[in-house]
Amino acid sequence: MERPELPLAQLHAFVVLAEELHFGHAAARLDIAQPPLSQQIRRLEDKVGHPLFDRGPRRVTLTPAGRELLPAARRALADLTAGLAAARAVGSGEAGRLRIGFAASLALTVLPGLLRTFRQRFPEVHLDIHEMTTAPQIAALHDETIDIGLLREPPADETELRFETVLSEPFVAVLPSAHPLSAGRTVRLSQLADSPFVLLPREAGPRLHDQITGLCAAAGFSPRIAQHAVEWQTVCALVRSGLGVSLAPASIRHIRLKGVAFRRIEPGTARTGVAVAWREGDQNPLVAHLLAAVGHDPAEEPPARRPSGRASRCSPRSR
Amino acid sequence: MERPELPLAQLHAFVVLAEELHFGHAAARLDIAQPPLSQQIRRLEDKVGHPLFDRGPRRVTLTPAGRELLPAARRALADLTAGLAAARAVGSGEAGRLRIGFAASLALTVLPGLLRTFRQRFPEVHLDIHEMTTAPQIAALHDETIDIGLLREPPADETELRFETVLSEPFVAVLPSAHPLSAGRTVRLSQLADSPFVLLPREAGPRLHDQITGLCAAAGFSPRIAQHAVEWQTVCALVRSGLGVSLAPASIRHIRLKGVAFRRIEPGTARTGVAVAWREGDQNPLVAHLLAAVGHDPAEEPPARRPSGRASRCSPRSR
DNA sequence: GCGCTCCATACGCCTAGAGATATCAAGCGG
DNA sequence: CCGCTTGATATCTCTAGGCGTATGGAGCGC
Repeated sequence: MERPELPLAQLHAFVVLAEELHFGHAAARLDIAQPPLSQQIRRLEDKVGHPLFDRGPRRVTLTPAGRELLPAARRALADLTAGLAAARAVGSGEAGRLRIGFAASLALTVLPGLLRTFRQRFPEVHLDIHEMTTAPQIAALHDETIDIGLLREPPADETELRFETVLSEPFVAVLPSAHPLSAGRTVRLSQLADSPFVLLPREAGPRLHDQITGLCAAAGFSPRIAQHAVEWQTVCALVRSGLGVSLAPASIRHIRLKGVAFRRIEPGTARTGVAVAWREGDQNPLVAHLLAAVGHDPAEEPPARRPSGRASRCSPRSR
Repeated sequence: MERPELPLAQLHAFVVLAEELHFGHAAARLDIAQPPLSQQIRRLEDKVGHPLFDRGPRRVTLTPAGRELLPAARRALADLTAGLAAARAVGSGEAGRLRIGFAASLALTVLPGLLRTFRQRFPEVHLDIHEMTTAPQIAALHDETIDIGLLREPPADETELRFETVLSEPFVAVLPSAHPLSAGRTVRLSQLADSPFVLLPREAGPRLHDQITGLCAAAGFSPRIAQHAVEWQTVCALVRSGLGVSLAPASIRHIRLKGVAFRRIEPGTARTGVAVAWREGDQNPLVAHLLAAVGHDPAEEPPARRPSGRASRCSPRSR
């Protein structure tokens, strides 16, 4: 990439003069006096090495060399204005791309509303949404494959990630409709002690898995896991087919599946949380925007990175 | 067309740094010290209003805004370097477009050699050649439809055009093979006094036409014109079919047509000239190049236009 | 010939910005 | 904890270039 030593001011003057073909008018459009314009053009011609205009007695004309340079100058100016505008839009978070990972169970609850409000506020922003369970989201956040995670029960030992709970919900028992316990409105956990369980594998989301087994332990038993499935949809289907019962966050009630009943757990104190996750100190303004959209106040955030002086330079830099 | 206030030096620094992602290396490539590079980038970021790079502790990365600006900056620089090179090539006459008008009778004589040598010397130059008779060439030169004319016997009263004879040739009589005069090797003009003539119309080329009728007058007769035709090809065809005889420049011998004979004129003093024509003071260097190719020495030319000071600015301007 | 239009030239002023050197600060590895 | 690497800051210098006003000079119309 070479560097042509052509000040943009001169190119601008050149383009305007090429349109006006009249030094006086062009100077007026450029809001300068006429002699400076003559100088601009002359300097440009000196740099090019050849005249760009024929100064006829009564009219100014482009030379062939000028005609050759004109489209390039136009394109360059247009590219730069457009690029500058785009960069500013992206920099201010009015445009760009945000990659979001989300747990499948949220596709029917928090996700749609979030997308809707965000799109309304930032129509120029492209949202890439990827369904993934908790553990892959953590990994994807670390290697910057996604910028935002929507997940359940994040691990507590993450130092470079931050989490904010956006929703807390109770657990429900997932039973086949034919199951005797589905007759009542609620189920005591201990009543499931002898039933086989269908659960997500622990690797998909260790914290949630541990929470479920912990609940069972509190109720005095250790769940016998008959089958693993990586999606709640599948869990419900397996429950319906009689493979076992399950414990799940209440929002999976949105999975309407004939032959499956959801029953509140007794006691109802145990709750599971849905959190947004992001990289601590992520400079991408879209991350902040999305956090704001889910109700997180960015002011609670410490500056994290670059605390020395110019931590936040998005607004006009102070010296 | 707006003017983005982005000095090209900064954009260049930006592009190089975006490629190197390392201030030291980028500065080395730009052949400056590292601190000035930091300043360039900073100034650019100030103008954009947002950071373009994330200065990580061990690595430099483009921000989304920087990624947005980068292609625009690249394109602008590439456009300008290319446009500048093209403008210089055109300005110096190494490239561009030259529009040439030529008389049909020259397509077989001077034109091919001229095109060949010119193309060899200036392969980047595109030649537009248009067949036209003398009068249209004069008109086309005036309204700048063509830059160069190749014509016969230009009018003498042209002030804004200049001519240079490149070829002088005698006249020949054009006769049907069956004509009694085609038996001899030469023909005296007076022998054609009673024959009907086929000629080009006077409007196509007044001087040549007048020259021919003048020759006849000198031989003691006024030619009886039986038929006009706008091309020599057609003239020959009409002569062959017995409509009449004709007088033509010798180079139409190249038109090989059975049944037509060409005979030298007695006395052979009368000659007709082929000339190049161009606009006086035409700045297009290709015109000068072509004139040189046909043997015209540009030094014989007075500066013509812009005699005040900077008449020839193609070389570095003197102040 | 006179004045008008239009572009070029001549000066003078002033600022942005590009460059260098010297120094500081943060992160990382031994 | 020290030292290396890497980028930021501070300060100074210098000049290209941008602008203005004043003036010159060529062509054209009346």
